[in-house]
Amino acid sequence: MADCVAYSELIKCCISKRAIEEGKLVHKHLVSNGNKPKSFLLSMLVNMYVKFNLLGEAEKLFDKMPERNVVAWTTMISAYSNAKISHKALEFLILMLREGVSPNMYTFSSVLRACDGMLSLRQVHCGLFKYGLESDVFVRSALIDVYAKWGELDNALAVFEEFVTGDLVVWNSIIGAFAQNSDSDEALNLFKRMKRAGFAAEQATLTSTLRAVTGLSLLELGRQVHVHVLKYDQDLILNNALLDMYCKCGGLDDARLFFSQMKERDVISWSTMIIGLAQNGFSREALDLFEMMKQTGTKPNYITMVGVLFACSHAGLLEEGQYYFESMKKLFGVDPGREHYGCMIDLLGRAGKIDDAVRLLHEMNCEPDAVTWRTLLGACKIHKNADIAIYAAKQILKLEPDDVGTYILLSNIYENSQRWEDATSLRKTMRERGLKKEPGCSWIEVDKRIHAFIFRDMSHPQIDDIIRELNQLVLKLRGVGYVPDTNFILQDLEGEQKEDSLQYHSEKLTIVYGLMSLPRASIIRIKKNLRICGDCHLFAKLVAKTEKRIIVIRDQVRYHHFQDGTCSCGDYW
DNA sequence: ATAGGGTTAG
Repeated sequence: MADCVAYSELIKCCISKRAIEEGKLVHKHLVSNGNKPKSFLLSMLVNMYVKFNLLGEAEKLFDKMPERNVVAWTTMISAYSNAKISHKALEFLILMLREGVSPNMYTFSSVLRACDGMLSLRQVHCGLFKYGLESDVFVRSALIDVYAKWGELDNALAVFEEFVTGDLVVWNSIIGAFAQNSDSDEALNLFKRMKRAGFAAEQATLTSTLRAVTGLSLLELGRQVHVHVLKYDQDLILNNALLDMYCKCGGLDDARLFFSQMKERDVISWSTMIIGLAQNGFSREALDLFEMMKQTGTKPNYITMVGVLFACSHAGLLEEGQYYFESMKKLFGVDPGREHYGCMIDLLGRAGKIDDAVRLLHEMNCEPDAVTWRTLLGACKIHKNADIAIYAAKQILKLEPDDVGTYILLSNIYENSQRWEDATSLRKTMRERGLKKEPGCSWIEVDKRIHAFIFRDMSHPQIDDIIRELNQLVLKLRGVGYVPDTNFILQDLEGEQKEDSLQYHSEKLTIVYGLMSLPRASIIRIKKNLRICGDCHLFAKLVAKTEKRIIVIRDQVRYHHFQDGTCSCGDYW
């Protein structure tokens, strides 16, 4: 008996000290002793091999065990689940049931993570009622996570609401579920509910909350969360989320400052800052930061290289981009993927090398998706290449038959090339499918409230004042040479090219509202659901100059910083 | 003896 205790202490010691060779010795000693070792000691050895990442050794030992209890089975299932060998984890659950061993909450919380689809998830979910485990908090947080992983938020919420939870991790799971599935509103609602229920937010809560804040671009709310983050200033994941929040909410100065003061930075911190700079139009700074990152010895990963190439493509740095693209495999071991090809297609296309862009697209080692084709289409818009534009648009519609913007763009091209029949048939298809263009919508945060302006929607309480101000401003700008730019034939505008409707694009209303309601010194930060049009871009540049304001607009893809008559994108978007 | 939540792109 004393032997048993000694062995178990020895194994624990090996695990905690990560002493692999000593562990193997203990194993050898235990089985060569002549006596049959107790099964719980063998289970511990299986666990030891799992902890050492020696899955093969664990399997060998497990197979030889004369009797296997729930702990042994669960250890193996957990190991397969962590190693993402889902089918083995699920297979082992079935085998243990066949051997008459009852799974417990440990088993279920492991096997749930291995569910590779809704079918297996449903079956396992039903199975746990049989053992009365549906109220265990570990099982419930696993259920919420896995439903969220498959995008089944209704099911995740149903699990959450099934019992009143007194467990912080269950709260974190449900908040994270919505934050990760870009339902930021619901994530913030749950966060408020959690606070009302008397729970204190800690690292994981704040990280998910920041992600939700980022999704809604609520800079001021983000600053308030920052205050709570200070308590955990050594938490790198949380700091990275905060950094991303500042980058994505247009608080680039805050981001730069925060990044410079971070005591510890990993590849995600660097990537976040590089991408943040690139998205905000500061490509040179992004690339300089990339050089610094390499000097610190942090190895760039797939996502870092997306950011680097993204910076090149935003600034039109063709040679630099090509250099990074061609050398990243050799230098950092990163194989180019769809996103990297996308940046290169953008770079070549914008530089007017449309044929090279098409060639690269066909050379890709993975299938081009709608985003890839849309990148090519964007280049065609700039260089007015109607033939390739039609080709790209058709490819997009094959992959996304409901993409309204592409339909409208394609029909505009047909009309412009006087292919009336093609245009008419396309419009007909759209009508039949009931497709309508999503209206432009821009919003701004004033006094902790969101003020949204939707194209043709006049429901804002101060809309009359805003329109009066806008008309005056346009008159003033015309005085300094502003001519509304209606020449955007290759854009997916629908009957909005006319000057009068152009004047009431949602971002213009929002800019004016910002001028009216924010203090003179503050930056006007605006978000928009679609791409900014050429005329609004010009308008914003002139307003920034004449009104001496900084305007930051985040459109669907990137940021525009307008200051003193210019934009950080260099009119290149 | 076996189990849990959070960060960069798309």
